Amino acid sequence: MTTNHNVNHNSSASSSASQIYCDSVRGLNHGSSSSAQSNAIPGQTVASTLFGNQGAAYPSLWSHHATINGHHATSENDWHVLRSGSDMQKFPGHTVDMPASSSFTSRSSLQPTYWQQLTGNVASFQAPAGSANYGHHGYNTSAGLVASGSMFGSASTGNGLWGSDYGTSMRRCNTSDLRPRPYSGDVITSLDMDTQEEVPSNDDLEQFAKQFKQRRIKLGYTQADVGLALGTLYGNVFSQTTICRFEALQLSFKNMCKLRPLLAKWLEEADNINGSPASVALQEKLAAAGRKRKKRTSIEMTIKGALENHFMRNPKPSAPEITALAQSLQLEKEVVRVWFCNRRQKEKRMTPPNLNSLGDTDYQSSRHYSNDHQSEDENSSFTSEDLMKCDPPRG
DNA sequence: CGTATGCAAATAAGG
DNA sequence: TCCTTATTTGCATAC
Repeated sequence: MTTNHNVNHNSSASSSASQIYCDSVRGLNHGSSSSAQSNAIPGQTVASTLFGNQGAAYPSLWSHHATINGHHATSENDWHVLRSGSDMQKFPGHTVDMPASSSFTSRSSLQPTYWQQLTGNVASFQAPAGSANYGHHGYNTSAGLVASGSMFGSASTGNGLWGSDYGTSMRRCNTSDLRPRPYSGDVITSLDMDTQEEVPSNDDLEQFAKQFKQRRIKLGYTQADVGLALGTLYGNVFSQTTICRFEALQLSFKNMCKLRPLLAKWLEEADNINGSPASVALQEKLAAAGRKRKKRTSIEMTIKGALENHFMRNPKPSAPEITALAQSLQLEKEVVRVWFCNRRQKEKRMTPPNLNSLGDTDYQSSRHYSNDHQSEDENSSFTSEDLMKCDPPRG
């Protein structure tokens, strides 16, 4: 079998235990997957590369909308592009003059402080509609356990627990009040959050993250430990990746704000637990809560191919169609549905980045499938020139 | 082994 | 109930 999808076909939450979310069966579909698109970019226009990924608008989180050479930079890749020099290589003709030093280090580059400076060349920020409102949905980033139900409460899809995890404990750290970093014209209209005063600042977050990491290491915990521990404390498990990103400030501002209190509390918890294994009982109890986010399904390459084929024929299959497809592929219907949704999103982002043209995007008009690597010649529609130019976030 | 990342599932919020 | 858009996470795997 090749398989490894993690198939968590659990139907719902009823029985939680059996699901074996195959955690990583790795070794199976390795290689191929990633390589397909990662390297590439040769042929594709920069734009496609830029928007080839799913699109998330990190900058918006920071109350900014960046535009790269006329394109709205939205996907994570966009940011990657703007990040380190290595990534820059993806854009042959472009060079980002970012300070070798700090500059754009991955997601941390999302810090408004940095983007602020991109305004000139690379990106042009524009205070988003409700600037104060990080993201359009506006979460409650303030302290506290964060909006109950909203973030983790599996709303639509699965409403049950997707598994359970355990964790460990940790110590504490201190926090400072944080608040978002206003920009020049940033109008903090109405932070839907408690209050602006509670909004941490970038510096505060940075400070906290730094201390957190230091503490964590000192206590001998790994990022994975922390992630699991959060599960025991809140029933929301986080991956090593997330913790890693938190520490590295590679999450969106809003996200950082959301996680901060959890991590802070965890540290506190660990404090009293620290050393006394007794509290383990308590942890297990908490762990019972189980995870709320469905485990990520790993779709096999072959299956992906099948999905792609269907997508080419019909990018928007009907429910029954999805059901059938799901069954034939041995996947949950929901997984298939989501796959198409995500695929459509991707398609949109991949739309010809031709700057000159308008931004119409119906994938209907453009060619559907586009295997990642397509052309090689790359006529990047982007003009490198003014493409990006960043200044060091300032030391 | 613990961490850092690329690509992309899963979710949230409004239609 | 499902779609779209914007984001949050996290497999898998490279350091």
